[in-house]
Amino acid sequence: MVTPRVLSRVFYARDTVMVARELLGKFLVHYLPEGTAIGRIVETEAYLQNDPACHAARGLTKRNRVMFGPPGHAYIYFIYGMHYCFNVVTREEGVGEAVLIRALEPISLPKDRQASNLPRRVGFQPAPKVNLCRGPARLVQAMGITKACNGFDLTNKGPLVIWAAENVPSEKIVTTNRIGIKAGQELPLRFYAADSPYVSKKIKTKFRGENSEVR
DNA sequence: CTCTGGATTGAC
DNA sequence: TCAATCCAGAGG
Repeated sequence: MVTPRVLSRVFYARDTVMVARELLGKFLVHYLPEGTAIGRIVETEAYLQNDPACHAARGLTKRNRVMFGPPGHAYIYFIYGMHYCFNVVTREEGVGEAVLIRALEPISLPKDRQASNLPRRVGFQPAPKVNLCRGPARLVQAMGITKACNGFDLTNKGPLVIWAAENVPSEKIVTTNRIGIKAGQELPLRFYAADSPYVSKKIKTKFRGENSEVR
């Protein structure tokens, strides 16, 4: 078996939409004490600095400061009083842009179940594989990612890295508007692998000619 | 200091 | 359709 190549800084230091599209098919890897968690990225969203839905749209704050830092770092934020979401920082230092990872195809999860560290998950039976990493907050739990990972360098030796892999070909990428936001809802900044059953939701898109898909 | 709403999820 | 659950950010 060949040693996988970790995506380097130059991969992330580019146009955020391009990074969001090219992250599809790559492998998110987390080295945990109990084993290695691996998931194949199948759904992403781009957040741009001049985009009202972006945390960085109104300038540098304590929460979003890693978005303005060097590319290839993890930006993790707390939302809805109970969930965390995982992003990768893009563009050069000083520009606040990132890609939200919205779904993974589970490849290897040491804890092959939904994490039970949140009250609502306690006592839950193991979830079907298709649901384990379907959704940004679910994948964070299944991969063992926590707020302590905020700011981690993904281009280093770990514990959190992304392995290079072949791009999902352009004709197999569906483009839609982003999920769960209000401002900026009209922008075509969500991307997913058309063939994957592990995508959070397949929605009607307004964006014809972008491999729009229904349901 | 107070207030509002959110890049979600799971239950009803 | 809606509650859970809490903090970031904006405004006074």
